[in-house]
Amino acid sequence: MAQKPKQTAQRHILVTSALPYANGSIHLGHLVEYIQTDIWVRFMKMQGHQCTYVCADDAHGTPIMINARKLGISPEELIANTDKEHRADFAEFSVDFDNFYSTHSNENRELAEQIYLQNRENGNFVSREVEQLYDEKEQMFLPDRFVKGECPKCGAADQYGDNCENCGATYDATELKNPYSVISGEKPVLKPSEHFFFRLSSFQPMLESWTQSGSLQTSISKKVSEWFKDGLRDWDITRDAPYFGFEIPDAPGKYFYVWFDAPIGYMASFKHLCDQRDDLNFDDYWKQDSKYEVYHFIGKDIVNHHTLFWPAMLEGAGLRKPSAVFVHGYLTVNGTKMSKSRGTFINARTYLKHLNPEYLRYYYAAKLGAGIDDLDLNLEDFVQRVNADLIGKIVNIASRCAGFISKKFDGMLSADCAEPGLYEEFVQAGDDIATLYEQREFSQAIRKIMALADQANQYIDAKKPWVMAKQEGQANDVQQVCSVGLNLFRVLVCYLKPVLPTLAEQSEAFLNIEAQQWHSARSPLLNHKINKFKPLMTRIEEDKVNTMVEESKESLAQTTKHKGQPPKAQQLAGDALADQIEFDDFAKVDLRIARIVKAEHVEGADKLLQLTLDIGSETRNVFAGIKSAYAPEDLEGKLTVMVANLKPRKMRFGISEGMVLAAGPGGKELWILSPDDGAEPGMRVK
RNA sequence: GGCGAGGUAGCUCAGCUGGUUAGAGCGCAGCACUCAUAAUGCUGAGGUCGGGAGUUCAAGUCUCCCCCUCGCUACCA
Repeated sequence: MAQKPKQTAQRHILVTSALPYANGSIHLGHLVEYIQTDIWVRFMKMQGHQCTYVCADDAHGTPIMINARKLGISPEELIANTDKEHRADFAEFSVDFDNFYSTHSNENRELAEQIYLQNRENGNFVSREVEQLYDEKEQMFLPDRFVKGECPKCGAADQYGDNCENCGATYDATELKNPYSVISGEKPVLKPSEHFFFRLSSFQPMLESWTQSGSLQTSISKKVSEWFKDGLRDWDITRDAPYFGFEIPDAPGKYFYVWFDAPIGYMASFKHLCDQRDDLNFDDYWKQDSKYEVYHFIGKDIVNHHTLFWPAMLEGAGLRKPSAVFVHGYLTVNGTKMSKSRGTFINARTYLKHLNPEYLRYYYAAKLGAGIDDLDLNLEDFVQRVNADLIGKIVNIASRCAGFISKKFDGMLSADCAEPGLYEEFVQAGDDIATLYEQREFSQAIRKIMALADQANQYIDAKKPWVMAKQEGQANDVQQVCSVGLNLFRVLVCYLKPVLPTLAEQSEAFLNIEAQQWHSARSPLLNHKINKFKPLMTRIEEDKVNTMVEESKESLAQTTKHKGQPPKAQQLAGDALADQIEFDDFAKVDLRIARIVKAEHVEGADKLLQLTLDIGSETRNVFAGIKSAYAPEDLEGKLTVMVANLKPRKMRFGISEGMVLAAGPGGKELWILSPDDGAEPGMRVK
């Protein structure tokens, strides 16, 4: 539980959020992390600590190079455009970086080289020749995601070079059958190349102790310890030209892999800031024995980079390791992952067109804890919660008191506090709330603040200033009560300031006070003149949420790849129409009418039925994943449509010689196709 | 199927190392109030804490089994 906050020495803290990839837009999923980090940083700053928040666009890598080429611009132009867009989005959400930079910067180049050379000197790299697929037309080596072919295990077509989406096998790109380049379509050739490998394995003992030393949340350190069991593998940090990144020293044509220089981008962004400020010294934060604190906020998808590679790289270069890595979960919307077709894949920009960013900051805060649980943005709950808490409770306190003070007392608060006890209670609660903020238990902090807001409303209700106002001789009491109300409001806004900086700022203007620090409200404002009250925040209109969702459905916005969120989880989402094809492409698919002559359960299989299909000339054995929707006896005798020329595939229970066509989301909702009466087994569907 | 996380009032969630009649907010119903952005206050309805078994004087809280949901991964050809 909350203890007394540790005081009072000023701490020196460097904080980062994961670097957004400079190849797409910021969306609501990204914002969980930036808002979480920003709240924490703002809180620390309010406590008077030297807390510095840096971030940067992650600007390197093949996808950016290729995308720029597609757009007919240079990678530099592409990342400059993205930089502008990202900065605007963050600014409007009040994500207040002390510095937002780019990994494509001189500082980052220098630091990357320095860390590389230091590690090399310490013998932490081995050179190995690797054979990789090479696109002769494009004259480039192909990263795994840029070569496709047939899976070496199951033969599925069009699989990427790292793993098969069909059978889940992982393999080397060179094992693909009939590979082709995604860029040129050409068949790649094998070509040897010298690569440098970071000897991660030699850091295992250090990492085992560091990851169990309290730097990680317990569930994360458990997860990480699983990786140690298999032993750590060395890490290839080399990419061959052409590549958008930094060339490796003494190795012409070799580039640092984007993930090598990305985390160094944290340091580079900080370095850039230090060079402009007298009060920040780079080495104080990064030297091996630094007593200053360094924290990384990340999503659970990039835990290995931040808890294995990164601390090892730092250690190997004679630098300090992070004080802690704070991992958060993913965002779901209305209970499931963000979906384009449902309109819940919402870009930051789309949100901003319709809604006040502070609503989202508040809602996230109200649901964020220190754990790695996913956070659900329930849109109905979002509207109710924000309206009830922020407008109905908090802002209402000011709204219902301000009128009396400005109309009857010329804006002057009373000369003494009528409820010192109540006020003191509010002040005291600040310690617990502070502890919760520091522990990143924002949801608990918010709950406590709202309980105080309830007390304030109850107090006003009990005193009924509107009744007293109508009675002779009670003017003084009205002023007293409303002054207490406004003073309580001031305390509440102070506690909410890390979450709602804009509301806080407007409230400070209304109350006619300086920007509040955490302890600013320790004593009440007395004999103080306030300004005229203007609505500080308005209710969420449900229509606007609906409009935003509709707009997100229509938007064919580029999917966003980000290093702080699950690329697949966030991208898949909608079931967009596939690319247009030629008739010839269609003609390749030989669809036939088939009669299901036999359907039976497969022993040991949970989802499969084994079907025997008659297509006139022959019968086929097909495994179909429709057990959840059909009983075998319902199928026997039925006519359906099958893909007859699909390459047979070996499955766990036998060879499947084709597939039946079905539609539906799955489970019980799965429907196989059937032809109208008259069709005969073997007829071609065209 | 495997791994991970969960299943507590209509909704979103608290419930620490097991201990009196299981909590909050929202929503809902009724009443009150009318200062306030239809805001606020009071009262109330509503839960066999996923199901079952066990350990214990005592279990939402521990153990085991089962069911369901979500994520990843698979037998989704």
